[in-house]
Amino acid sequence: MGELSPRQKHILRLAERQGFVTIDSLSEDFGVSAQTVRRDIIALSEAGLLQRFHGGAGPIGESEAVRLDHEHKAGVAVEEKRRIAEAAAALINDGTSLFIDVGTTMEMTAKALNTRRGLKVFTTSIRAALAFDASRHEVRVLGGRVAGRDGSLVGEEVVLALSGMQLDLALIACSGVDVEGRVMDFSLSKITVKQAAMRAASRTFLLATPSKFGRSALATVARVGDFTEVIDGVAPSVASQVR
Amino acid sequence: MGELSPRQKHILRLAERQGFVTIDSLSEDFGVSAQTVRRDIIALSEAGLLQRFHGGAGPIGESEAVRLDHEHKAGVAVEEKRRIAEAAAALINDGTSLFIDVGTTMEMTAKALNTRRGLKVFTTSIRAALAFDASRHEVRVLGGRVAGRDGSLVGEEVVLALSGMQLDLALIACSGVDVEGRVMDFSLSKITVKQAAMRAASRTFLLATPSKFGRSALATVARVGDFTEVIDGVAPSVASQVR
DNA sequence: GTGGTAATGTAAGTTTTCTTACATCGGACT
DNA sequence: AGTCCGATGTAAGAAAACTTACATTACCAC
Repeated sequence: MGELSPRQKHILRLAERQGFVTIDSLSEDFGVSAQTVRRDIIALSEAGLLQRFHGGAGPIGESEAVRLDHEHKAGVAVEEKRRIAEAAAALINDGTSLFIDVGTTMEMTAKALNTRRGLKVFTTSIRAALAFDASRHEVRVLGGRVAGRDGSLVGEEVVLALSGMQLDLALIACSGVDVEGRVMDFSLSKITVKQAAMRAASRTFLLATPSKFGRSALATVARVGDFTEVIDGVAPSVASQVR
Repeated sequence: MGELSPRQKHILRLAERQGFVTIDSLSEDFGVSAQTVRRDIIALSEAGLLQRFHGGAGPIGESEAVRLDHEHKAGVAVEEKRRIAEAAAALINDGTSLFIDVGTTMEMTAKALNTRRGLKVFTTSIRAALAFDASRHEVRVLGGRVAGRDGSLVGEEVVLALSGMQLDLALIACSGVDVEGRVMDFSLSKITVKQAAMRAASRTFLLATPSKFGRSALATVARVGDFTEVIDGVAPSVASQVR
């Protein structure tokens, strides 16, 4: 991602100086097709340097820049997580109501879901909430106590809110899946939330990188077999390969 | 054509301040249909005050954008906001229960408050929630719909939750304070939240940079005199200098 | 030369936004 | 009350922009 073509840099500069740029004018200025400009803008917006809109792009707001810092730090197993995110997104249709759990995998899934639209999203992850495009989906944060730097919300309020819900789907993350097929996590308060979300949803996906398998943690969330699908980004997503 | 409706003036101001505005966001902020916003933008662009593009509009000249750019780069606004944040933090004791509003000033205040400990924080700003050190304070996010890129939460749930609370303090931000002493904002849904927070708190601080004074916005949150303190980062913080 | 790869152009079909036209509502004037 | 008029909302068709997929070009490695 470190590579920016001269043209992309130029687009960035123009956007910052003029406040906004249109695809048409850029296409004319640079003497390339609109599609090429569009590709540049897509690359820049994915890098978080520019904000897209219909017909062009504008510079990113100042508060946005802060967010980027953090995201670049979250560089562990990015590729694997992205594959999982894409695989999960591929299984989710427009209009689905879903819960999304806490974690960087979930944040990537949130981004991947911005190609969908009209989702009804409920989450306990502040960061995932920010990753969603609020103009494409109806994103709701469940009120609760902020548990730590990962921006997770826990507490009675969360469980209570979830207990009264009926959702299509819950996307769940975990700390590890032990050899007995127990899905485990280190945080008791988060486990309570995960379990509540699973009860509220008619389908449940477990999203876990391959490295999570064979590792145990503090306490059990559920059994692998309790999930509708297990998505590890490697095998084609079929339910319960582990048992 | 000398007639500009208040809303049109505000659209113009927002466009100049942000570099560009989208129909969608304006429609949501002002609580009118997209078509109405479009008509405003058409009027403004025909008057030569705004430049239209698909999905929104931007200011006409680059001079304005350049000036703003310099301001940001030079960190003028940032410096002011930090002063305000420090001033506010100085007035808040350990253990206080407080509401904190949406905005970059509030995010800075959140950081400044990390020198305190044991605060009971309630917020509708996802970003402010992340800025707090959750191990020093008890930080709670009020559940609600994510309204936009600024990570603000709005909606009935928020107002409902606030209506049942009794807090020591509410920190409120705004878009402008007009010459009559009306504290104003551009987003109707956010205004509702601010008012609910003010009702729930026994003391209320208004945090606003000097540039906010003399500017009006869409609708009124409260009067300056309704606040316990007005903190602009310049004058020593004394309540209600403006009647 | 051959094969591979990255960047760009082109085109079909979809999605979003825009325009135009008409219905509704509320205030001002008679 | 009745009428007019401006502001706003809603809906259908038109226009603009987007996505996806594939063809083309240029360049580098072998």
